[in-house]
Amino acid sequence: MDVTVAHDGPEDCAAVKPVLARIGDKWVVLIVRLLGRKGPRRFNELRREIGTISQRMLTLSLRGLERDGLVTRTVHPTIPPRVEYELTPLGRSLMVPINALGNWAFAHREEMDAARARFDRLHGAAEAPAPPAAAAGPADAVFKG
Amino acid sequence: MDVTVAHDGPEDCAAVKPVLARIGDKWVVLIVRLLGRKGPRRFNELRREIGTISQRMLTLSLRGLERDGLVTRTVHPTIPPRVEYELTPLGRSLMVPINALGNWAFAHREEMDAARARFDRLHGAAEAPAPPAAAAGPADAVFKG
DNA sequence: CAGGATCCCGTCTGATACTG
DNA sequence: CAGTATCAGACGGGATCCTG
Repeated sequence: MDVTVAHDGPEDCAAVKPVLARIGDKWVVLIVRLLGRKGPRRFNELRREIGTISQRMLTLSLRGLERDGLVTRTVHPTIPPRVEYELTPLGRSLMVPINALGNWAFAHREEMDAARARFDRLHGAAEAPAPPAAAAGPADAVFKG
Repeated sequence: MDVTVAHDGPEDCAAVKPVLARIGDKWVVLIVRLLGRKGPRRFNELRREIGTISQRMLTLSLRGLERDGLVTRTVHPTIPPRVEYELTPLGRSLMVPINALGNWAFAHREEMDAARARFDRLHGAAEAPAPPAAAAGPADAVFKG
């Protein structure tokens, strides 16, 4: 298969870094997907839908996304305050590669599972036994939402 | 634009997690790209090409990739020992979405830069002024290699 | 309701030293 | 050369308290 794309090389190094940093943040991916699915959300709506994210992390994640121009933060000066987050066009376009990654993961999950199982069987199976609920639980909640 | 892909939803939650964890690791992406470009590499070859990665992180990253079935580790029982790492077909296929992400980053780097600059100008510009050389330098080295 | 400020602990990561 | 083992510091991220 052809893995060589237009600019496989050096030129986009600096550009790739921040993006990787963003999507490397698990919360960010969940948030982007949530916002991409059903439109704008309020702070505590997101919080509830994700399930286990701390308000701190949600705030930080949203700030980062806002900073990068991926989401907009709209404050409605009402009482009580109402703040809505929404994907920008740029944010929506990011969903394409994110989903591509998701598709890849889905398509090859059995291969990876098998590979990991085999590796763990051969070597010490002591490592990475069961990811803490904090990692698995919340993600499930989000994607099921 | 259409961001809705085949299985946008709940079904691939568990599958996506490990992949995100992998590519979230900055070293992993660099390694995969390096291996994808010019074929098999020896341990210290990779080390030199990446430039600033600690041997510890390189070992851990390679172990993780091996565990996930993305690279093979071949030991040649010679003196001195010779160990070669190479992408598996699965690993090569991962380059497709990784490159897609890279393409996206490259295509939108100016937008993101502008967004960040504007955000930082409006709010406190104190955060994320200049990433330490440790973050920018090594990556550059790799992609230029 | 939205989120800023703190405290605190576990993990990640780099530096160093040692082994086959 | 290709690692493993150990130590120490940086950082991420959760829990909690408090404000507009």
